[in-house]
Amino acid sequence: MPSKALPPITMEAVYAAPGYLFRRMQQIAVSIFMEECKAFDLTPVQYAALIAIHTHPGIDATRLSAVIAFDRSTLGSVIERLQAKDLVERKPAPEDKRIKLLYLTKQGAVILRDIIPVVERAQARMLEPLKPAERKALMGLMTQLVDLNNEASRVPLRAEDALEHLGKAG
Amino acid sequence: MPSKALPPITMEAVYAAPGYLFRRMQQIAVSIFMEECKAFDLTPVQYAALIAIHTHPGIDATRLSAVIAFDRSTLGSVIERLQAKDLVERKPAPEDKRIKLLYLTKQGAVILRDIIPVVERAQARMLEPLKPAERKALMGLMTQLVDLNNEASRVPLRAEDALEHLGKAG
DNA sequence: TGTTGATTGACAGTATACTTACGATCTAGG
DNA sequence: CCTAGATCGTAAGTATACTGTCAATCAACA
Repeated sequence: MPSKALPPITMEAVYAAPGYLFRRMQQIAVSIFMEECKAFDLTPVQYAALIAIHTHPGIDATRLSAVIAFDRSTLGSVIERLQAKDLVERKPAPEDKRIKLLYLTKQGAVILRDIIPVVERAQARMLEPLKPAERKALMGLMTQLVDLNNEASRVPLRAEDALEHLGKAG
Repeated sequence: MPSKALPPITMEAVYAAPGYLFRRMQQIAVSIFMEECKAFDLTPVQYAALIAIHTHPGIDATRLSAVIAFDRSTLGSVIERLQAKDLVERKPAPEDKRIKLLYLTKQGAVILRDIIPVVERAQARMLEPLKPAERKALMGLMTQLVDLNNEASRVPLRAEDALEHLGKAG
């Protein structure tokens, strides 16, 4: 019997593929974030790190990488940049010489407070072209998909598990 | 009158934000792509470049960057790597000494043909956790959103406009 | 107790992704 | 024709994002 005909190779197929749409949307999201937050000189990842350190003072780099779903290797340089800007400080843990604990500086807390409404505006702008009901539907589907695909990309720990040792409930 | 109370700063707010979900989904998508295509040693961007060069033989780097929504600067190194793997060749354009035209090599065409079904499987895996109707809805919304946000990130030319000089209709 | 095994932060290496800038070249207006 | 501006590829610089590996340290078990 004849083999099935191969579909033609077109850019249209690429443009309709999930991978392309996710990559493109990530580009757009970063671009909007950077534009809105220009005055703060903070990247999306640096922002996420500040939030997590604020929420979990005294967290170490490995657990932070789990909380913000960010590679442990790269996180080192992110922290360095936040340290260079005096937004974050690292203190050696007395009970474990391997670990360095992370804290926001006063300046870091101030910047975080000031940038939050700006980030909210950026987040809103990303979805602005859609109607309210569509925004809600999209966020629901994305939340589901990211959650169900969680193990597909290398995140060493689930965020909740990562924080058990801190004795924090939320 | 009293100022509105600030919402509390939580990681939950970050996890529900569009920017976080888009970044996370992009990580997952790349991870699934790389896992499926391990044997071919091709990245998602390299794959998109091969498709575009196949679809538009003799395209130059600047137009290619518009077609695959990829930064012009970075594309240089992507092409270098494809050239090093003998998948792509560059020929100087006789009528314009600035331009180098891009073509697939025979080996590039073979790899492209072989990798396409593997990429399809990767694309399917990204959406697998969702029900068919949900997949369709998500892709519809993402297509809309990327399309309507197109100018938000710096893509120098719309893909269609970029190709006018080639005298190609599609 | 003493050594195996796991964990932590750091580093090297590769590949996006973006910003500017720059020389070579082309094109259009005068 | 000839110069002002645009475009081409390239490069330098910054910041993710991932793969590995490594020494120092810790924890747990024989």
